[in-house]
Amino acid sequence: MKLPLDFYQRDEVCTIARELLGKILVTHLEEETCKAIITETEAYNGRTDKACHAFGGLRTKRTEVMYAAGGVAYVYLCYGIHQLFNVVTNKEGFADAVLIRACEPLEGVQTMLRRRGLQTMNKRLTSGPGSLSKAMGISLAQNGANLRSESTWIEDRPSPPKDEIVETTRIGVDYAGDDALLPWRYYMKNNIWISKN
DNA sequence: TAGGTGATCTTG
DNA sequence: AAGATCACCTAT
Repeated sequence: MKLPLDFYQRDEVCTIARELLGKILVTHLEEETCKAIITETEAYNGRTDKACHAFGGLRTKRTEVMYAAGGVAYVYLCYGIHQLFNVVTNKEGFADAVLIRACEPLEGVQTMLRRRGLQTMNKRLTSGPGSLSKAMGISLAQNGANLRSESTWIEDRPSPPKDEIVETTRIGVDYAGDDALLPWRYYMKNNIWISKN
């Protein structure tokens, strides 16, 4: 079952980030189907969190999609190379999002290998936000895409129990001062498909 | 551990 | 109009 809109539209971005672990990201792009278990996420809160692109209500062309009602994709270009996939959450006007940082391939591995230019499957295939997007075929073209469409969605699955989730600080947000210390990164304990331990 | 890469945002 | 910055990845 595709995750329903009310899953995304809650006001608890950290809860949503935790609950997205274990669920299955599915893309049907370029005539290829790929599925992968979400293993690592980070929460970003537009109102309180200096690490969020939309901090303090900042509204620009880039951040605009974060203000949409939850259940759409926010994809942006990082370091001129990487296309990072986020899930927009909360109600319209509240710019929260969850960055999907790593996943474990389930289906469409040949397609992922081809897209990544790799010969053999190892954790580098889909561990790390830029790698994952590339493997799954997600690009800037998916910015604003509805996550209940036929091309991109997330299948509901049980989330891991709390004692199988590691909570720690987010990656690459040193510029955010105190907020860099928030434990808003979540990953599945004992899973090798993690960007960095 | 450093360099590539380009959109975005801020400053002047 | 220009320059700094950036939620990263790869290879030495």
